[in-house]
Amino acid sequence: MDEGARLFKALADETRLAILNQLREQGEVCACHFLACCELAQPTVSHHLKVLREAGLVSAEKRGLWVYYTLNRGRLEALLAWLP
Amino acid sequence: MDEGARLFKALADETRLAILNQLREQGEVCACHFLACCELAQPTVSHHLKVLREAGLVSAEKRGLWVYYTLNRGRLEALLAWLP
DNA sequence: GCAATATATTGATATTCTTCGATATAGTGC
DNA sequence: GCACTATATCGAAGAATATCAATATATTGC
Repeated sequence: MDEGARLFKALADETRLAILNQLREQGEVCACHFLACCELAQPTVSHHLKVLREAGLVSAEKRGLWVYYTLNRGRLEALLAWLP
Repeated sequence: MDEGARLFKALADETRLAILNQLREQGEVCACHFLACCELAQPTVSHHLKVLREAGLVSAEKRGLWVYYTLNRGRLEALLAWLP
């Protein structure tokens, strides 16, 4: 599939946009935090985080039991190039 | 639904991105042109154009039998504000 | 090793989206 | 009016997606 469409698909969801906005505001955020704020079941949040990872929009780092996510700002900027 | 998600949903399709890119390059384009270039059935193209219209990304003007589409650049710029 | 916890994966279901055939609407030219 | 053309809408089928319960995996602390 087209790379641009793939990126926009990853952004085309309220939950994922909320996750990205939290990452932009707070820098590094534990996965457990999204579970608390999104009011969705844990597998659902995990699914959305996976979509964002596979789109290259976020990075994950495991520390102990927790996984910390950060925004890939470079990838977001690359997205500007795909804007029509 | 969230306004940002709605906009990104409109962009999250290869065909619609192709349509928007043609509009950016060529300015004003007749609907019949997209039918020729997209290799999709006419109702499908019409559907995609409707999605873009409802997202405010394009404008349509009917002249005679033909409908001419133009890109709403202001709306695209507004989209930058929704980028995380 | 075992219990407890955080996250990921699997599998199923419900919803949404893309696509197209058939049909409707609107405009042109006779 | 009628035939013809361009576009839009309707309705249905198939594909893709979001969601969650159940389960698996990985890590900590005992």
